[in-house]
Parts: sequence; C-alpha cells; structure tokens
Amino acid sequence: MCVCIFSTDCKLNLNMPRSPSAAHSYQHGCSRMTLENSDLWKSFHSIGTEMIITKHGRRMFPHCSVSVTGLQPFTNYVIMVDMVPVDSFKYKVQSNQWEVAGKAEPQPPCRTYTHPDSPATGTHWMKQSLSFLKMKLTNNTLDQHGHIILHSMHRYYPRFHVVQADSPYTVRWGSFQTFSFPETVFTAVTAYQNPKITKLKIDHNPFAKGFREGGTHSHKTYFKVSCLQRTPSTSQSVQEQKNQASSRQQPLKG
DNA sequence: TCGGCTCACACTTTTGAACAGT
DNA sequence: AACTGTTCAAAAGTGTGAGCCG
Repeated sequence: MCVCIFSTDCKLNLNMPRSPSAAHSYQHGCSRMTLENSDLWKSFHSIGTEMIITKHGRRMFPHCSVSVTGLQPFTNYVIMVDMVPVDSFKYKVQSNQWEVAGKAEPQPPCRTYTHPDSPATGTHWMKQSLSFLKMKLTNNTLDQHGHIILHSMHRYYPRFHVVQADSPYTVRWGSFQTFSFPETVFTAVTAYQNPKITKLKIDHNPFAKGFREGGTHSHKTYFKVSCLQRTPSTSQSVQEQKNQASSRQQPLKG
C-alpha cells in the first residue's frame, strides 16, 4: 500500500550524508539504520548505478534492504521510502559517460512506498531486516498503482522514513526520522546505458539468467541448452535438476 | 537522423493451491 | 483434525532487440 504524504516540502527532510565514503550505517537520535546489501550497492555505485523504469513499474535492483535498531519496543512505527532528486539536472550518455543534458523536468507527483508490515512495533522492525523488494519504479505520471514516479535520465536516491504512528494515515502527526545512503544514488533509465551495469545485474539477479549469453542470438542458444536438459524426459534427470534447485534454495529457506 | 521509449519475446524464479503423509 | 512437506501450474519478473515516436 502506498500513501502520498509529501508535497513540495520533500527537501526539508533531506538528510543526505555528505561524504560518499561515510559508513553505511546512520544514527538519528537513538535509532539507527543500516543498509543491508551495502557491498552490492557499492559495486553498482562505483560504475554508476542505473535503475530501469517502465510504464507498468519495475522493481529496483539492487533492492532496498535495511535494518533498524534503537526503536522503542512497544511503540508502533510506519516505515516508508520516497525518491529524492539528487540535483536539478537531466543527464544523457555521451561517449560512454553521463553528462548534464540540461535542466531537470518538473518533478512528478511525489509518492512514498510504505513497507507492507506497517504499522508494526519497534520489536517487529528490529527483529529482522526490512526489504523493499516489491517497490516499483515507473515513468508513467498517470500511474494508478501507487508506484514511485520518476523521470528517465534523472538522478535520485531513496530516502527512508521511520515514523512513530499507529497507521499509515496518521504519519502526518508522528515524529519523523529520516535516513539515506550515498551509495544508493542511481540514474533512472528506460534502457540500460552502461553494459557494465547490465553484466553486474545479470550476475546478481536470478531473474535475468535467461539472458546470460546476451542478445537475440543467445535466446536461441539458451533455448537449445535448456531443451537438451529437459527433453531427456527421464524422471531421474528431472529429479536431479529439482534436487539441485532445492539444495540451492535450502539456505534461503533456512 | 538521432536518442529515448515501448513492446514482445523466452526464459527463470516465486507463489500459492492441492494433495499426501505423519 | 491439525500440521508439515511435496508437487505442479500460474503469475511475476528479467534484459534484449526491433520498431516507433518526437
């Protein structure tokens, strides 16, 4: 469920860490937020993170996953994310490098993604890391699904809010704590511009495995391979594949 | 002509329902 | 009856290239 609670005052809460070399954990009052997959984010950040946005909404990769400590155990909190423009420029790729292409387009409607567990007690938030895997990004300004609306070829970073509130509808009156991480800055694109990003994503994102070999040609190549694996039709070979698959998944289930 | 956007494609992974076993 | 584990089909999600559009 997504609730739009911000308007033009988004930047008032801006708490962007100043130094890119800052630690990946930030303290705010007595509570503290840590970026879980910080190393992965840093890998992408080092070559210039790009996030695909589509008309129907696309998940982020790497996705936002954080852990929180220092909350009051029995108090209810709502945890949200919104996207903040890094600067007021639009970018383009010129000879494999991002360059400023002019002034940014007017900001789309500012939306927030509320963590589906919200509201929950401090104990709940602190017992495990919080994944925003299902958050989707779109370039469709008329989007009705509550996805985060961004402009292509613009730079953003996710900003996390921990709000003391009993429901997503009462966050206006709660006390805000805002966190962000320098390595999560990304450029919104409708198609990847940097092949290094593509490679890194394919290496880490299981959904992209079918495209590992790259290009249309690879579709055929991959299809042939998968046919060879599947057509033997002996239940044993199928079972072996399943066993391998399940053994791969076991640590995750655990 | 060019750069950005959309769509179909063929694949993998995830999810959830149905079923069997304890 | 309740719980746990397994199987299977459907849904969701992925990057790419071709073609469209401004």
